[in-house]
Amino acid sequence: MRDEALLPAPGLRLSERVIERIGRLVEAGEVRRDARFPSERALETRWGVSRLVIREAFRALEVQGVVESRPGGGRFLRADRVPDLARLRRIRLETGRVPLLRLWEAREAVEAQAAALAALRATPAQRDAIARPLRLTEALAPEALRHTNVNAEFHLAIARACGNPVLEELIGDLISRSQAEGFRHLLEVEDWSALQAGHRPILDAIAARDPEAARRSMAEHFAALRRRLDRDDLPG
Amino acid sequence: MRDEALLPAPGLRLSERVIERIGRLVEAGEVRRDARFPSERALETRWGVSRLVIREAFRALEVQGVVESRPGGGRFLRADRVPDLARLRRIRLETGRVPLLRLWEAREAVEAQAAALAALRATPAQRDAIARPLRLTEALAPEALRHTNVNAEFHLAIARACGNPVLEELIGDLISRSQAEGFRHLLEVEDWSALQAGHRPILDAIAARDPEAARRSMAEHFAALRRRLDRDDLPG
DNA sequence: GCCCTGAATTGGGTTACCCAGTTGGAGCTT
DNA sequence: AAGCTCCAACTGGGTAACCCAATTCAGGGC
Repeated sequence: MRDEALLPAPGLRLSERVIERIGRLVEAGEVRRDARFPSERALETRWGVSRLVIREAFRALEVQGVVESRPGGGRFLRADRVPDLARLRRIRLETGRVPLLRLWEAREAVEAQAAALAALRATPAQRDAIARPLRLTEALAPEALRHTNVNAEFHLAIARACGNPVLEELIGDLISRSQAEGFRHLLEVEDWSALQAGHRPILDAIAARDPEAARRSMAEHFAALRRRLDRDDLPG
Repeated sequence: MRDEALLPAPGLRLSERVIERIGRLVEAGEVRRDARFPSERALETRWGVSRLVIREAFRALEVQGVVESRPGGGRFLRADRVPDLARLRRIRLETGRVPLLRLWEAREAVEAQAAALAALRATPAQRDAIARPLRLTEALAPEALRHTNVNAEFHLAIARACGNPVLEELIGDLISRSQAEGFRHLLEVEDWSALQAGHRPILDAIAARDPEAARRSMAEHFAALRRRLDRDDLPG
């Protein structure tokens, strides 16, 4: 049962090599979905590394939603496979900052779909949640808007109303990455009023339960923003 | 400089509370993008927790691409904000398994966009990389296909050719999640031949540099698959 | 000004230890 | 035989004191 010892490798932390080992544990069928992993102590002696390393590895998998830890209970597999986090780390480091335009291409695709589905599936309460930030938007001065996040709230409300947790998760991620890239600062005041004007037809289409109109108006919303950004220099 | 001491909170590990603290460090402007964090030892005494906890927190942020650790060098911020990983963990645990249909709604949106962009931007080499799995697909018997991953290869090649690292990352993630949900087993043999038939128009549209045709044919590809799945019982 | 050196510092990792929940079985009751 | 209680063993969470190799960076010599 004792595998070959784990030795440090160049450029790879021990905890990352442990993640690989955990992946093999799963591939070999030794641990299946919703089953319990061997304890920290057991893996410690089996792989010849300290508990700290084991714990760091599982912690990383935990934030990925792959593993659930229950103090006193044990650790459980919550997926069917274990992602290669070391590879993911390398990719993210190489990629570096993502140009806003690329983020928006992704948002356009995913949010147009969400708008269409929201038109079909939104409950009355969700419809209201979409309308609320828009009412705020139209009441405030464009300059004031810049410092709020009602814009993000509008998009998030649609994401929540589309009835698809995957799309909801993706949109939330993309929005926070857009904000991280600081798109707020790229737009002029007149752009912000154009922004709010673009929200109205989306809401109307969702209220009318017209999925294709919702899809079109969301896509047009992003296309308009893209045209505005195209004036400026855009890397990538 | 010494903040209030960090005490355990119900349902929240210490390392998650440290992640919050790190987030505040960034919000307060004490650490900016590409700047160095205080050392493990410094934060240990400042927040009154052990190094292990500090390290687990940073490790979690590292796999998210938010932080880079350099042994001997220090830790560096690689984003403009720190995500709330504890919230993310709760969401993923609540969501649980995602119905295949929901994954495909997301894939349809994001891959149709990728196909359109690939039609515009793919290099000759990338075009070839898209054609290769298709040639294999058409040479093999449908039954044999079931046990290969040429299907996934075709979709990944398009993702890589779209010139957008964000879309590429999203598609890779969604595909592996689809495979984790075991969609291989849901389809009958005749479905697999229909699958490969659906790939051909996509490739043709990309080869013809026709973005809208590429988008349409990719969307139709997923719509056809969805119709096939609709026959069976589908949760959610 | 330039390069070299060496001590201080930094993250990576180990070991030994303590704590509070969870688990599961032994042994009792019904 | 089925169900109960209770306790010992186990599990993850966390601390403390170490050691190591790599990176930094201030000073000194040229």
